[in-house]
Amino acid sequence: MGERYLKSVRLLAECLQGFERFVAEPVRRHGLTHPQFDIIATLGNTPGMTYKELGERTLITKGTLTGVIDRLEQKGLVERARNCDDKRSFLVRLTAEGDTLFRNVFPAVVAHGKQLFADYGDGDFEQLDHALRRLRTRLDTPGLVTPGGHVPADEG
Amino acid sequence: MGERYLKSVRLLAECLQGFERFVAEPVRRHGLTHPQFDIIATLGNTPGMTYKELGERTLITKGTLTGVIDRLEQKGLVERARNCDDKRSFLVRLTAEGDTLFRNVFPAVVAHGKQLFADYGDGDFEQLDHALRRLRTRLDTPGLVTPGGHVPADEG
DNA sequence: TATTGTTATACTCTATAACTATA
DNA sequence: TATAGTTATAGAGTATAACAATA
Repeated sequence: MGERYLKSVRLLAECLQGFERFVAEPVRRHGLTHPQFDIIATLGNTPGMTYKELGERTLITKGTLTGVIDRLEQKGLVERARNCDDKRSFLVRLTAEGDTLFRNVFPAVVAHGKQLFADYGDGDFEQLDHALRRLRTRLDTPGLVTPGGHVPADEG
Repeated sequence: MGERYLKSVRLLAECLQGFERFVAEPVRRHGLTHPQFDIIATLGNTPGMTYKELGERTLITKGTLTGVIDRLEQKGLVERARNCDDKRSFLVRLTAEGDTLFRNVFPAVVAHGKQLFADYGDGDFEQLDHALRRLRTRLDTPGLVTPGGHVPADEG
């Protein structure tokens, strides 16, 4: 404790948590959960993508992804299409209805969220992004020591 | 789309998501889920607090909280104590075992996370906090317009 | 052999609402 | 009447491992 960074992480958590709560309203209004919206938003304006790609972008593991996609498929918002290149995989893409939803919900969510940054100028965004980008870079860097005292690569 | 702030929010999400994944390792190693750790961390170094207080700090609703506390109680990490002032409520507090866990896990998690900010100087933290604080302030500000076009206070 | 996606399992979280006991 | 916490319900996400089809 007493570590300087904890304050920043707490702020970070409060901001994202607050933002997600703030944004959850229009999402839930359309009957979507957060992961479901994540999928819709990720598929929006694309020709579709494989489970693998979707999983990597949304950080949802494949076993879970099947369930989430199933529910979206039941709602008629996405569809699976055979991937000619690799018969093991599917392309998941928005249906016409899914695309309509995307075009309705996404701008609403964006507009809703935009208000929060009403008083941010270019400089403020730059400042924020700069600090965050460093952290993200650090997060992508392998070789950090785990609490056990060994590097992740050593582990089972 | 094309909104400037989306880039920042994406960064924000990636950072927190990445941080939580990074930190999840030591937490899970001790058999705790994220909400459970949240409770332990919140109760640490306190004489205990009520459900209401706990719920407000962790943003877990009371119905859910009962379940989370139940599981922690089954593990012998927290205990309920009658609140003399108000017989409707309990004080939830760490047991000796819970306190030991807190003292073991929390510093480990903190130390683990600290590495991410190894190259952040005072100025970097200030910059980050400054930008985040503005966003948080904005999130706490009522009266923002919802996608439906009316202010939240108008709703059911 | 490795990879893509599915299935099964078991648990946890979540929101919600009806309920109790106190206040 | 209002509040603190419980219980019941129903759904959704999660990790994990074993599995089929394909590469």
